[in-house]
Amino acid sequence: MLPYEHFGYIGAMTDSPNDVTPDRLCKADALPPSDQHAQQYAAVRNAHETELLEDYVELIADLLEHQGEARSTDIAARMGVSQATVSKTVTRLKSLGLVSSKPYRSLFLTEKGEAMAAMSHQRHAIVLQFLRALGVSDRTARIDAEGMEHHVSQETLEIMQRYTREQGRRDA
Amino acid sequence: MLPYEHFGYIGAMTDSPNDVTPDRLCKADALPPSDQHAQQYAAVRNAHETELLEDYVELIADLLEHQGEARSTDIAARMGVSQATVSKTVTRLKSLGLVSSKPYRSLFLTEKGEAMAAMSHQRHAIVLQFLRALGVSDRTARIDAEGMEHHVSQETLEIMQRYTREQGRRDA
DNA sequence: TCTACAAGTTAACCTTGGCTAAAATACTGT
DNA sequence: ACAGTATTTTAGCCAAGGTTAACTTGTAGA
Ligand SMILES: [Mn+2]
Ligand SMILES: [Mn+2]
Ligand SMILES: [Mn+2]
Ligand SMILES: [Mn+2]
Repeated sequence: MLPYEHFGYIGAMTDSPNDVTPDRLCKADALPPSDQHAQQYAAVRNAHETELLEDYVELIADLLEHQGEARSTDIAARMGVSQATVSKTVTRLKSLGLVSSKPYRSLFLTEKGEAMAAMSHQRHAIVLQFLRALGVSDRTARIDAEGMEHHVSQETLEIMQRYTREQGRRDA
Repeated sequence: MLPYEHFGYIGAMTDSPNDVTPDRLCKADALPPSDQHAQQYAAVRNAHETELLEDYVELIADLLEHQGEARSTDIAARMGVSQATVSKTVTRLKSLGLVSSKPYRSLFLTEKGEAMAAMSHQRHAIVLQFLRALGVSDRTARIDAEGMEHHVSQETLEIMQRYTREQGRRDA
């Protein structure tokens, strides 16, 4: 419960409460139309349904690449979660046709699982590199990217990618 | 199930698979140390615990400000969720000391609830304005901000704020 | 070989956040 | 005043994601 507290609530952001307003229309910023507002929340709920699956297949792909196999002990350690939890989630991944394995053996990705892992990995990389290009420290960028990646649309991803590229050129 | 699919998986990002690598060290990008990796995921799980609460208090504050009262019908409509769901979540908000209300009456925020709403609102605004400053369309920026906001650390928030400010100055 | 220990699974439990259907309460117009 | 409608709550259901504890399976060393 200690290291996660850099998303500090209390005492954070109390120094500059007004310069949040670079344009004039922020005060009493009207609510969006009800149905559009509902779609925003629906998109978030939607992302939540797949986000854990994405992290799992991404991690499994990484383990397969870097250690040759993906054992559930390693997943449990890296996820910071019990082995029982991993076992149950893997059952779900299998039932969704993303992962295959024989009991008590290493995990593998199906075609579908590899496709999802590739997508997730790419998206994760784009977000992480963008944050670093912005000037965020590596440690923080990794933490933020792990959560943000699931909520970044295609449109935003492309813009992030362009920014990172141009920022790289500026450095060179 | 239609409008949320701009986080498209299939067919998305297949055009430029290689330019994700502005620096050379991306191929076989080593895994972080196990404990640090676990902390990343823990931070995300942590954010998930409060994110709905934050959205609720933020919405309640907005409704109080813009319509004078916060009825659970309105919350249900704006969240795109049933009234029963709102009722149950509100019970939880009350038990956490964030919201107060008498049965069958409008909702109000406690001191604690207002503090959380103010924080959440400010953070939400920073993320939204940052995305717009980056060049993301309003519609997409609103959707992405709704999810991203809960996963942006203090450090990143400050950098976003600076970027937005400077971007505004460049426009003027 | 067989015994210990590591790795994986299963069972039983919990909380959160959804849902529908039914019941209770409040409000409004005649 | 009260009938009818709108709002809110409650009850009962479900899936996801977490836990611990107990059991099973695999593997490596003496
Ligand atoms: Mn990821
Ligand atoms: Mn992630
Ligand atoms: Mn918000
Ligand atoms: Mn939100």
